[in-house]
Amino acid sequence: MSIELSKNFEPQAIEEKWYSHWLDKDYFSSRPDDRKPYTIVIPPPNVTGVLHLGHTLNETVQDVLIRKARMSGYNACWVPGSDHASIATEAKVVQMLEKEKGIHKHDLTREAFLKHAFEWKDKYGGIIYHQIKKLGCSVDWNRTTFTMDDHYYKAVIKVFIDLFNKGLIYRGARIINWDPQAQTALSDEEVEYKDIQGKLYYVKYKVVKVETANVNEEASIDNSPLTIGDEFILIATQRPETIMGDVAVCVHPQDERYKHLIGRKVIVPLVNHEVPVIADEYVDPTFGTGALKITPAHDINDYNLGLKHNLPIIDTLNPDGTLSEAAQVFVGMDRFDARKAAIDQLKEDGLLVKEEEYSTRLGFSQRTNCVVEPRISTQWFVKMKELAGKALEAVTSGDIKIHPEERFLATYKYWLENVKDWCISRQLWWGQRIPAWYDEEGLFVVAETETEAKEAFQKAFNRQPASLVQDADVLDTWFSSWLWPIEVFNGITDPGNPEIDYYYPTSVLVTGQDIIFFWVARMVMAGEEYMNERPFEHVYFTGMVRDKQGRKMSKQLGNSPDLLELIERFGADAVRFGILISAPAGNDLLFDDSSCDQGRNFNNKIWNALKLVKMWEANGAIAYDRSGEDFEKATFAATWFEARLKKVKAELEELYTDFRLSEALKTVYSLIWDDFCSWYLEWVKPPFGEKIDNHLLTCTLDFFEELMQLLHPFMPFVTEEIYHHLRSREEGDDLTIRQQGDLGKNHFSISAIKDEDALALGRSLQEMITAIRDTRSKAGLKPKENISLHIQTTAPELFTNIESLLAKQVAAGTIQYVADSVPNAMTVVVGTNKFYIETEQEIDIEAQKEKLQKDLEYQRGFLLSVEKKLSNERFVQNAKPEVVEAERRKKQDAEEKIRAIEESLANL
RNA sequence: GGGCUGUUAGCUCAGUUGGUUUAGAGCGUUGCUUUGACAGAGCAAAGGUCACUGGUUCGAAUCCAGUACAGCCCACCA
Repeated sequence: MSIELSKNFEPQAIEEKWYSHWLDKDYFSSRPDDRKPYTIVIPPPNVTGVLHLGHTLNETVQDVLIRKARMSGYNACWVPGSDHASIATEAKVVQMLEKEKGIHKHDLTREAFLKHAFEWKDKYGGIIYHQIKKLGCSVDWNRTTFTMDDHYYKAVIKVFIDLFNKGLIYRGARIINWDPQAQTALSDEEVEYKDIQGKLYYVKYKVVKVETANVNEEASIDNSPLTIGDEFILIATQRPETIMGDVAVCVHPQDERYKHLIGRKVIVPLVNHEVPVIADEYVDPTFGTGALKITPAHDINDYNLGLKHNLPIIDTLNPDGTLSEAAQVFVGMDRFDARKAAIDQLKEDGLLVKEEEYSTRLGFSQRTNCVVEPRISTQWFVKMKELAGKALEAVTSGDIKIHPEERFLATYKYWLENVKDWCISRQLWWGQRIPAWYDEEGLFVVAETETEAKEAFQKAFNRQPASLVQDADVLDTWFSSWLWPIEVFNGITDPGNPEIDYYYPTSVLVTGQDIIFFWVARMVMAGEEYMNERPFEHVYFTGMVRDKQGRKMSKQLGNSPDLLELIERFGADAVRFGILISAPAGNDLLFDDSSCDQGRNFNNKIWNALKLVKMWEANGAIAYDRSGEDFEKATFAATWFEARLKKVKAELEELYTDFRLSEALKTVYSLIWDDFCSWYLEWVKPPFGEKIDNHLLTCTLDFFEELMQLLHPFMPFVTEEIYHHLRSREEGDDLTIRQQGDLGKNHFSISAIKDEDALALGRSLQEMITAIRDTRSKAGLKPKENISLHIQTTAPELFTNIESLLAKQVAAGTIQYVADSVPNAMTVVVGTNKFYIETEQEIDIEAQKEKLQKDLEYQRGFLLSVEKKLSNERFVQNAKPEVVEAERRKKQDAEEKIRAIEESLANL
């Protein structure tokens, strides 16, 4: 299969080829069998979205885990899918309809709107799947699930009805977060608070004058004729446009400034209502003016105070954020315009005393980014307390392991311990419609179909309704997402089916920490409630992807790179590499193109290593004399690399177990680049014009294969491509499904050398080579220039195995062993071995001395620190014996080194 | 206000039960090499009192406390 290999690796040419090959072979499909399952469900991206770098990171991590599992004997199953994202998608569809077709949502019927929405979904929903493919993700496409699929829809409804019947879902009027732009209720989690520079307005509320004569006759106070006097209470407010909804003014009961006013009345500005002055310890007398206006309809705290003091509620806002009839003034005006108008009016009336800069935090809708309005509204809620208990238990008991644990356990716990009821109804059309049915009086039943509703109604109220109308609202998107790990296997609609039994609980959930409450905690609740079991064994939280300056990726800043463009530029493997290499678990990562560069260079490095090995092969390998001692020596490189490979593989297993993937990648990277390419290949490289030993070649190919296998989970395309170039393969022999352990057959190795010794010898060989190179470099000797190397050593047996490798450093020069120093040579001391380098060139004695002097100083300093330790009695007494022993060895070592350097210095 | 992280080389980050040397990597920088796998490269080098202060210990980048700075989450007092 000898073909021309391109100069550099060209990812674009092969990615498409391999992905379709893998699909053709059905490698990513999973069906229950007698292997152990390894299951991951993808966090379903929003159907209308595109993958940003956060997704890219998540998907890459999942693919690494699933590919590793697939290559380790597991039945790996990765379920892809997407989320209907009710509010986000509906907003986009509404916008599109207005922009492109001039259609307003409220001009359409529900059915017509949904038709447009599904069209939109079909048109744009495929984008994310395309991106997942381009990234090389090994998902089981047969299992693609959408949260509005028929069975999924049914599951959501089934769960709603079930929870309602269990008394865990209720309907009621509460103060909720209202999104005036989308005109829907939101859950607490969908509100994001941001610091805002606002203003505090100080407004006079005039006090109603009481007739002096009647002061002592309490009963008659209310009936007495009232006049407005000059006395007033000053009230600070951020929201003058809500003044019309004021129903009281509240002060602290012990506040001397206002004590005399409690029980009297004040006039609400702008509308001239008369409202009482009440007292409550809730008020902080030291804040603002110590007097608070009470607007129960538009503030959560005021609402609570209103309940306590039995105050009326005046809702002055329409659902769209304009002022309602109840406001009496500025009716129909937007809330922010009304604020300006109110300020102007207050000024005109002489009631605005001052304005103050004030920094505060305002709630914004996560989806539409408009300021959220607290509003009283009848909505559906899930009682969370009971569900939260089980979800808390699952994590605190260690049943579910969170990575990195320390950081997120506390957050998770705190939320569950303080969880409030979950508002699940949304005034939207795109989503699962709430299965509640109302008669003309507003009595309702919960049932899946109208027919069932009628029966239920008969049962509940003992009569037939004149008509039944289904609730117009849909459910929060997360009310469907929380069933994801169950219903992708039909676990709700078809409980106990073989698939859910086999795949559930899933192995690991990989997601962003930002949805720990929205999704993770709630999935645990649903899992415990409907499967009586945790939904996943492990949760792996990835960090946020930020730009180089640490800013969040956002469309507005334009700092969010387009994934397809990145892949186009660098190749999918390089992008995966780039995002993963800088992403330790749970830490935010600052993404920079340059890490993709590194990935691309890595591709290229491997590619060129392949070219080198294939060139040896093309030149024809021959059999060296296997019986000879020389051959044994020559194989030290292979012995060393095999030991190295073994060691690193063990390290990798540990890193995988701990979910330390970026470290695992770094480890493989360094194994390939440094150990394999920089050392091993250079060591076994035959001299120019000579042929390689065929056994050594086989061995090298085996190593290469194994390296590709280790790297494959991270960089699937380049590794699969190289795997097929290394050797010709049978149909169906692909790296993607090749099992670890298939490779790594017994290579030849020097029988007398143990792994540790081979590694140690390799390390000192590297040290020697580096020192010789350094000397050459400092002396300006070119690599081709011959040198004579004289080795003065106390352990000549060490060199028998590595002499041939050392010989590569002398070009066509010679190696000799000497008993004494060599005059007029450059001296290098490595450990206790001395190397004398003889050249044609004249040597710079001073530079030599300087270098040795520097070494000497270092060693002496080191010796000093070791001696200090050893002379400390308490160290010798308390430290572990092996530590003391190690120090003693270090001391001896340093002393020998010093002696060697001193001798060399003396000889100069 | 409550909670949680982080502060290590110019930049971005590793450093897993405290003890293989006086701390590593990538990028960047500086030399040299246009060498027959690779200039998207090789070889070599420079660069850090591990934020600060104290404590525990024979021994601290590592454990503890405090301080400073940075960031995140939660709560949401006009």
